Amino acid sequence: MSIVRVALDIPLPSLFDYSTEELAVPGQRVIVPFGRRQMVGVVMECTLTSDMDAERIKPVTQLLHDGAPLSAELLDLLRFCSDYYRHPIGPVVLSALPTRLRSDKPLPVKPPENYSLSVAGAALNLDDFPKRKVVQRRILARLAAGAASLTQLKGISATAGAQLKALLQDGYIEHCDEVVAVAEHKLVGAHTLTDEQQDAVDAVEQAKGYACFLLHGVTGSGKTEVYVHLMHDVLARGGEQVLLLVPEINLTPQLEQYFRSRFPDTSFASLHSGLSEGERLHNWQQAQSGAAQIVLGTRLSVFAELPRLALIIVDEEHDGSFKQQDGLRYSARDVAIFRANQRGIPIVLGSATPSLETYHNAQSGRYRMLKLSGRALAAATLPQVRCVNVNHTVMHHGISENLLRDIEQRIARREQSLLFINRRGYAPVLMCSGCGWLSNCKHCAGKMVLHLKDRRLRCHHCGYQIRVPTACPECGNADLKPVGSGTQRIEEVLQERFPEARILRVDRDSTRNKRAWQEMREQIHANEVDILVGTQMLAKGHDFPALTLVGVLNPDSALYSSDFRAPERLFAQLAQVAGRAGRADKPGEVLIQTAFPDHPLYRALQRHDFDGFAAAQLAERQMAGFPPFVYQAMLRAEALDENEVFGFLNKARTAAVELKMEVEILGVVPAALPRRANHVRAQLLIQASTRKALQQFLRAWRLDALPAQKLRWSLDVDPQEF
DNA sequence: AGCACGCCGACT
DNA sequence: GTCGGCGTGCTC
Repeated sequence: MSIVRVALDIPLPSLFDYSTEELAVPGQRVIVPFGRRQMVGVVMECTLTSDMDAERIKPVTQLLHDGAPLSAELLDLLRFCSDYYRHPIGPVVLSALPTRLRSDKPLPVKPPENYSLSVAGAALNLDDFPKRKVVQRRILARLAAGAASLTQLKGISATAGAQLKALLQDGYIEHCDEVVAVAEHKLVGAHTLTDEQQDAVDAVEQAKGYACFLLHGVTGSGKTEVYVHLMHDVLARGGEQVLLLVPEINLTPQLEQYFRSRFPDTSFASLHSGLSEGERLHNWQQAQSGAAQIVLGTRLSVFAELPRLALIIVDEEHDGSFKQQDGLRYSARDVAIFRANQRGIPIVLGSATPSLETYHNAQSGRYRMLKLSGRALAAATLPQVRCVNVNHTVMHHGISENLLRDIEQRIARREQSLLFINRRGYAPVLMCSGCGWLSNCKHCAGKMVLHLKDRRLRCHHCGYQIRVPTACPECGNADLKPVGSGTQRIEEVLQERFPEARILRVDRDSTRNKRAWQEMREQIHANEVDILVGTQMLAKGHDFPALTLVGVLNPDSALYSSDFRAPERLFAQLAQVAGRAGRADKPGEVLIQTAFPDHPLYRALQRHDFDGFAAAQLAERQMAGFPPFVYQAMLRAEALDENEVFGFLNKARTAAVELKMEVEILGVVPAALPRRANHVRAQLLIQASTRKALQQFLRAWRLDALPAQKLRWSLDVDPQEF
C-alpha cells in the first residue's frame, strides 16, 4: 500500500494524503473522499509514508485513467506559480484544468476526428453540387484529395464543424479511423521579409535553448509576419508545438481564422473564454496529445499541457489582460517566460509599446532587443499627431471647434472619423446648480454616471442604479446639470452638428448583445459609418480602412494619476488608437484635446518616439524608486467594517516589520477606490530591491495565521494596478 | 470552499 | 417546545 499526496480545489496551502493499493503516478486525476463529499484531485506526489496519523488517512475512491497524467514539467510550473504568487497549490493545479476534468462525471467519449468521402460522396460530381453551399463544396474538394482531420478542415472555414454535420447527414462523408499524416507545413501568402524582419527571424532561430526576445515594432511594421515565419520554421522541423498568447479581446474568430489560413495544413487549437466546455476540453486534449501544433490562446493557455513545445510568442506583451486580477494573480507573460526557461526554448515578446519592465530588461541585455523600425513603411503612413489646447479654443460639450471642423472635412471626403473617449454614459456626474450636490453612489466612493437613454444614474463600480431625480435630493432645486461628457453625449453633440452624418457609438452599453459588435465592425468596413464614438474597445481590433481622423477627447487624467503606470498605459493606448488612422494612400491624422499640449508624453507621441518616452519614464521611475527598479507586492483587504480592514492590515504590517527582512514596508493606505459596494478597501505595499528578497520575505510572512473575520484579503505579487 | 456542529430568537 | 440565524472549526 502506498500514499498519494493530492491537490484539491480547497483554499488551503497543503496537499492531502490518501492511501491506495493500485499504482498511482504524479499528474494522475483521482476521486477522493473529502469531508462528506467526493472530489476530483490531482496526484502531486507518490510516497510510502505520511506525516498524518495512519487512521486519519482515507483510501482513494478511484484512480482515473481517462487521459494522460499531467507531465512532471507542468506540475513543476504549477508548483512554481503557487509558490511565487503565494496561492494554495490545490486551486492552482485544478484551475489549470478545463472544468470537465475537474468534475467527477465521466468524460464524454471523443467523437471520431477524421473524415473521408463516403461512397456516395466519391461518386458525386462537384459540378452537380449546389453552388451556394460554398463551404461544403470546399470540404468535399479537400476530402477528394484524401482523408482529413477536423482541425485541418476547420482551416477551410470557421463554420466547417456545422457543415461537416450537414454533409454527414446527407451521407456524402463519413468518419474514418485513418490517421491523417500531416503533409509538409505549407505557409500561405508569405511575403518577402524586410532585412529587419529577416534579422529578427534569424536571431530567434539561432537561439540555443532558452532566450527571451523583445520584438519591438510600430503598428504595421510587420510583427505578425515575423511570428508567422518563426512558427513555420518550428513546424517544419516536424512534430513540435508553438504557443501563441494573445490578449483577451484580440482573440477573435477573425484572428484565429487568419492564422489558420496562413497554415492551412497545420492543426490548430484555440483556448479562450468564448469556448463551450466541450470545445475547451477537446482543444486542451489536442494540445496535450501533441495533435495540435499551434495553440492560440489567452492567458490561461499558458498552463496548457504542451509536450512538444518549442516556441512561445506573446503578442502585445504589454497588454493588461495577461495579468489575472483575482484568485491566482499571475502574469501570463511572466509565467510564459518562466516556462520557456524551464523548457529551454526561445520566447518572443512582441509589442509596439512594450511594458517598461520588458523594455528595461531588453536594454539591460537580459532579453534581446529586436527592432522593427518600419523602414518598409513609407514615412507618410505614420499619422500626424497634433494637440489642441482645450483652454485656448471654443469647446462644445467636450469637443473642440478644431476637431469639429476636421470631422466636417472627413465627412465631405467620405472618410471616417473616430472620437476616442474613456467614459461611457451621457455624463460622468450629475450636479445641482443650487447647492453643489453631486450624484454620489450610496454604496461606493465613486460617482453615479448619467445614462440619459434609460433616464438612470448608474454606478459603474457596483452596478447600483436609480432613476434620474427630478429635483436635487438635498435642496429641492430642479436645475440639475450633467457635468462632463461620456460617449452618449458626444454622440448627441455630433448628431446636432452633423444631422446628416451616420454616427455609431461603440462602448460596453451599445455592444451588450453578442452579435452587435460584430455587426458594427461590418458596418464600419462597409463604410456605412461617418463618425465612430467609442471607448478603449475601439483602440484595438482590426483595421478600419476608411478611417483617417482620430480625435482623443479627454486623456489628461492619466497625467496626474496616483498610479505611476498610468502614463505608460496612456502612451500605449494613444499609440494604438493612432495606429487605427490612415493608410498608404490616405495619411491619417490624430488630434489630441489637452490642457497640456507641451507635456512630454504628447510630445513623444507626436514624434512617434517610444524610445524617448520610455527613457524619460524609466529615469523618473529610477529616481522615485518604482518598478522595474524595485519589486513590489500589494496586500489588499476589504470588509464592511472599516476597523476590521485597518486592524487586519496593521497587524499584517506589524508582523512584516517584526520579520526584520530586507524589504521596505510602506504604510496602510486607502485603496484607489476606498469604498466599493459598501466595502471599505485599503492596501499595504511591500517593496524590495531584488525579486529574491521579496520572495524570501513573502514566504516568511504568515498572513493566513492572522485573524481575518468577515474580511477578504489578497496578496498581489508584481501588481499592475494601484 | 463546503459542510458540520452549536448555541440564541420567532413560529406550527 | 422546534426551525434556522450565521459564528467557528475541520476536512488527508
